[in-house]
Amino acid sequence: MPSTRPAPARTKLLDAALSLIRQKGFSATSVDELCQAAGVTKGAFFHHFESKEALGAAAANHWSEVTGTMFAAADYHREADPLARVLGYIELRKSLLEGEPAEFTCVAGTMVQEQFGASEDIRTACRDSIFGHAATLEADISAALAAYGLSPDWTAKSLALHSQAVLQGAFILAKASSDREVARDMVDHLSRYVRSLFHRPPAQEA
Amino acid sequence: MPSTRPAPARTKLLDAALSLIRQKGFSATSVDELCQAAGVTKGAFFHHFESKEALGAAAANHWSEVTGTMFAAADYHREADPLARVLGYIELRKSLLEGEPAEFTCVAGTMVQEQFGASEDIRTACRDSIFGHAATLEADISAALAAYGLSPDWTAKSLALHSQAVLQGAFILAKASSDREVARDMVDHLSRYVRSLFHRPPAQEA
DNA sequence: GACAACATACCAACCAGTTGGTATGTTGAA
DNA sequence: TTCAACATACCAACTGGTTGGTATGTTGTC
Repeated sequence: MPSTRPAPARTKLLDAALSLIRQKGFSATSVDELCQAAGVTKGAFFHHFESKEALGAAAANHWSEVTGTMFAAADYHREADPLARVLGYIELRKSLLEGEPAEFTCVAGTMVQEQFGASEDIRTACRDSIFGHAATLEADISAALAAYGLSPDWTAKSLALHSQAVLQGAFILAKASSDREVARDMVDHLSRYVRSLFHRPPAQEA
Repeated sequence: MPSTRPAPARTKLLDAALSLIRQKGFSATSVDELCQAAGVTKGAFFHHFESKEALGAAAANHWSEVTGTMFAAADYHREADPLARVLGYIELRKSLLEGEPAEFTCVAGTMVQEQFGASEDIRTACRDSIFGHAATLEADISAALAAYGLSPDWTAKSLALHSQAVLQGAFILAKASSDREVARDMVDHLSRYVRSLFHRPPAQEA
């Protein structure tokens, strides 16, 4: 029974990267800071990652895994009605808007915003994170369209991406205003929009 | 008649800042790069700005002026119906999604995303840029609510901010995917949402 | 001749990345 | 079972170049 091995340097670096990138962005985070936060030396860093850029791409993939696991385990998947799953997802996203911006914002969105022109590897890793997550929502939207017998002039994919756009934009407004309530209002508008697309009466708001 | 004086160093630096911040973000843009792009020396830079941070805040204010002037002169203000002004604004924003991401994205949104935790001056300058722009839209939304006799459970301010969130999020998706068409789809959803809020039939799409 | 608007030359701190090395496995043939 | 050969994981010290910022000119204009 080996049990409780200490976390390897690579994992500690990736976890530290998620935290620091959300706090200060990718460019402003130095390799030395990363190593200090992870409790690891620079030698270990460049043993596991061939460059700072490679760490950035790996951190985006790590983010996809962490968030993918979290959302896959969420309760809203248990709803029988696919539209209820979509609306449950949106409510979950709203409930996650707690604490400081650096605690609820998206690593992929933050990183791609500044690195899209500098590193193709980081850009595609962030794209896969955001668009991959949207694809999980697209399935429920498609099912809801079928269940409600709708054939609208918009696609399930575009609505799934729209929800991600609203969330990413809400993060920016929250950062700019230092007020997460603004972000919650944006998610309420998203929920209202989705309900209107499915001709659902507006639910009373909390 | 003085006429055609050469642009002063301060203006050249601010214009260069808007361009470079959109391309590479604020942290990744060095003072030397800024000076080179502006055709100016470092002495001039620190003559006009006491620090790189001060230039960042000034660049956000410069951005507010440039975009404020542009939107104030736009045609959609001529519409008599306030809702037509709101929808005209949204169509204008869609039509501006041309060229590379670095040509249509928002300087304030890009900068606040990475600097919100590092510089209070930059954060508030970016907040004022985004929220100040939203306020110009809020006036038309309020007028539209009055004109249509609506008293909804959302505020004109929150809808104005929602539109900014959708746009900021659309910029991120465009950067991540290197595809501005994605951003256009997001703006179409925004237009559809606003029309639904005012019980307007969906316009046929281009 | 005073002062704002620049330019030139320079600096200490910091940056990503490299070096040469150790400690701890893992493998496979005798 | 043993041990040489090799691989992996990690470390402390260092390097060349870049960073934001400063100190000290020069120049044109009122």
